[in-house]
Amino acid sequence: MAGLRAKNRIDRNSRIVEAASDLFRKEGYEGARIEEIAARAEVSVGTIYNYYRNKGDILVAIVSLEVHEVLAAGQKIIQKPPRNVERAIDALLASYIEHSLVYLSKEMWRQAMATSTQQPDSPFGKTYTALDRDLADQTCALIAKLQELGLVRRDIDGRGVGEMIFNSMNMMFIEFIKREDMAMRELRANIRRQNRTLVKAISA
Amino acid sequence: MAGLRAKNRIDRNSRIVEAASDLFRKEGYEGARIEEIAARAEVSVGTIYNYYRNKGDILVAIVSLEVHEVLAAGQKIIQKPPRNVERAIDALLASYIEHSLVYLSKEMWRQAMATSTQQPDSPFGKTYTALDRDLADQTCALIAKLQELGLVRRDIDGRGVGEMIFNSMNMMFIEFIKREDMAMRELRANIRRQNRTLVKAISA
DNA sequence: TTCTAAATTTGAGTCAATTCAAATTGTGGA
DNA sequence: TCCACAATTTGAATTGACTCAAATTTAGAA
Repeated sequence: MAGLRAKNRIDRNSRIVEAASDLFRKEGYEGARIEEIAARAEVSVGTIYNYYRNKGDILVAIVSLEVHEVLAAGQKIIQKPPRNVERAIDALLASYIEHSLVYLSKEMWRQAMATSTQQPDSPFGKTYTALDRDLADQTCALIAKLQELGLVRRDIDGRGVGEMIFNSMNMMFIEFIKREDMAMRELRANIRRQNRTLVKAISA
Repeated sequence: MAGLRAKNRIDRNSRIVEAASDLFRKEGYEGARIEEIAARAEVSVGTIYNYYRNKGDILVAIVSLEVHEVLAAGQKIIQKPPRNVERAIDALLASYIEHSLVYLSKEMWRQAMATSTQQPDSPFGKTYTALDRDLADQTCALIAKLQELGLVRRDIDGRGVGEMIFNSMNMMFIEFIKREDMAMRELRANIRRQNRTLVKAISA
């Protein structure tokens, strides 16, 4: 039996994540009590703290799962981007946004973002930061791809432009999750509008 | 005596803010206990909760004071901006950044930002969001001013560009406060680099 | 198989934020 | 001036996240 200890660990961890997921969705983040999560996961409270530094960390772990899917979806778009700069960028950012609310509510995003800024050095705070970096890199990769395809000028700083596009989208996404009444359509329109001038400037 | 009640309120509130300010700075946000803040402010714990929804709200109120100063400093730059697009924008953003750490530590910023995303609807959460909006508006105002001065092309969407510049700076500022080891110099260089392409594109 | 030590789990106890019913204080009218 | 009522303050009690010393479980050596 190569590693009962390791097996148990994986097992317990997934039970914790599952229980927390359910409760966060059902009761909201604040409403979900650690004791209840522990009871559902059939572990003790102490064990949860053995796996996660604190409550926020559990949430950030769940968000990470979602972001991994977002990254995978983005990869497909980069492989075959629309043959038009504006539409290519819009397609990638739209894919990010559409995927972001599949499993997570706005409230869960708010809490996760809050935790990751509050505790940037906790294990999952780092994970979150790294994922953000990956997403930014992916945006840059799209710009590079469009340069290869001859759709974007080669004499511009693709990295700088990619980061700027990603950063401003990210900020607008934060505004979006802060406002419970803001629709996805509105967010997407704002993003397109904000990018327009830059997109025009970099188009070949 | 036109309003002893109103007078007391102002009095108590400023004692609370002062006490909290001191303690946040001395003990850090987590380290400052509400009981201690109450004791120093010579009010009871309950009164603090009468004035602020929770601990984070107190901090956000303090941060708001600082942001008001940042706005005032920005106003001066808009009145007499450097006669060069890149330097004008750099001057404004630099002023934001320089002023931001005068009274507040990175830790305080982290906590304040976390609280304001966590509770966008609490009174001070709203205040914070409004201030962010004001700062963005100010950046847009600079672009408009530069258009008036004939330094920026008139055929671009000044509002869209201004928001984009502000948003991406804001995101980089968040990265900056998350990383205790990141220097202001580095932040400013990143911002300049990221803005370069856009600045070139909008220059008249 | 048996035993020891290291790794892991456990949950009662601690700690600090937050609440809320009772007590106090300010206001405006008689 | 005095009173009744509304606004505000108070702090003991509640709540729930988090800790840590004792108990349990696993690894692997003999």
